[in-house]
Amino acid sequence: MTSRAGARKRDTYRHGNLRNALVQAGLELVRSGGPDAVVLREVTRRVGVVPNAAYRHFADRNALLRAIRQASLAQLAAAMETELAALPPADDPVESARARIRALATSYLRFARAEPGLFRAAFSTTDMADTENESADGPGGLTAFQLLGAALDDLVESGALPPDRRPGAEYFVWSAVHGLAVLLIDGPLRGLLPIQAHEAGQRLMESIERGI
Amino acid sequence: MTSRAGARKRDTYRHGNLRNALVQAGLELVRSGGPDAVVLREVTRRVGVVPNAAYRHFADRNALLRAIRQASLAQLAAAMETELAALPPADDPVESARARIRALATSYLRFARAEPGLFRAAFSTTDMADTENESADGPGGLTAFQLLGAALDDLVESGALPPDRRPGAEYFVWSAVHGLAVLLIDGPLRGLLPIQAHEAGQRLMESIERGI
DNA sequence: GCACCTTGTGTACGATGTCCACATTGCCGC
DNA sequence: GCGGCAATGTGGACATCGTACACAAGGTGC
Repeated sequence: MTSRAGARKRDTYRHGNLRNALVQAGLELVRSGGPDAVVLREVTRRVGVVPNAAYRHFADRNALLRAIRQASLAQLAAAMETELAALPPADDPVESARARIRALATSYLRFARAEPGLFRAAFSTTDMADTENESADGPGGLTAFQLLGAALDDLVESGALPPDRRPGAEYFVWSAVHGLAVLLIDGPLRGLLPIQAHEAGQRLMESIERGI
Repeated sequence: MTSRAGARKRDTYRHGNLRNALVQAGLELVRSGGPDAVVLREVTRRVGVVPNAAYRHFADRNALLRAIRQASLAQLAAAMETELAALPPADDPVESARARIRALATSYLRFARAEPGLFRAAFSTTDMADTENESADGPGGLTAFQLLGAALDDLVESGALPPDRRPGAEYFVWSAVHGLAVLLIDGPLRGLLPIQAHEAGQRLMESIERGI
């Protein structure tokens, strides 16, 4: 055998695309094991490079983790965009705006449950200084947070939400959905059966709509 | 000097109360640095004992971390109980029940912001198998979750909440509060000024009351 | 064609979690 | 009282980890 699975021995001295390869390998690790699974030596091992090579592209393990986190956030945003795009066109602007918010919440929760590792990584605090918007957007160029904000704006525009209740609304919606996601994937609500989790999600979205 | 601060050299061969001392030292570490700061060797160092001594009381680092987590949860529950106890007596049972829920939410958020390390530890996933109720209760014998459940029951009893909306209500309330707490202490909402954070909390509690 | 800057390598160090064998001692039945 | 045993603490060792420092390889610009 040449080396570890997926790490074919390179014939060129230079790798050519190391930085990106490291992030990809890191994503694999994070996917099955969360942020703690991102072991620098293992990442470089998978890419077929010596540990120190990573230091030519990242200041330290934390910097690599930050890049992986951005990529995870981008995947979340992408999943949300996809869900939005799949929404059937609606005539009623009110119902349309509501449907979009539901879709965003649904895809957020689904992503968290389908990819808990990525989700954990996306919101893990690697260290205090974070850029928060470096490249966390999806293909459409909007972050998850911005997608939510836009949907809420539409809700106001459609007349379903009084403008004076608009400020701070994303904090409430986001908190509720994020909270359930966290409690489900590694809080005390982990262990809930998929059906129960789904019901909790439905119940949550009802209350969000009422409380917004 | 004898040894590290707080770790006076013991004259007896036996420590006498090692298990507890380890948890206490662990709590100190977790308090300023979160779960990752719980380094087994450092914990034993502080207690003035050799690293391996910990293995007489905990299977491994994870087991120690679990104990610390339980203690953190207990502190959270205690903070919530204290807040409840400080509530002025009210005649109106509806308003009384509402006030209790607000008090619980407030103390939850305050605890998260005042003790982010403990809070993170309380909800960190050390590993998959968790007991969830081993000794996570406060002095009153109720966990944070149970305190919330009781307040919601009272809300139903007072007539302010229709019984058919009771099931699953704690999931909603807990999710919303927990979500904001997490976003504030190590999510993208960290960095909010204290005033802003407080406002977000107020706004959240309004929406919770409306959406419940 | 050659010096240089970038990128990958080799070696090394201190720290960590945990294993195994050994030391110390409180407590039990006698 | 006392002798042995189970409980508790110690010492040393090992693999692994993040990372620092010096060196090698090789594209690139003059």
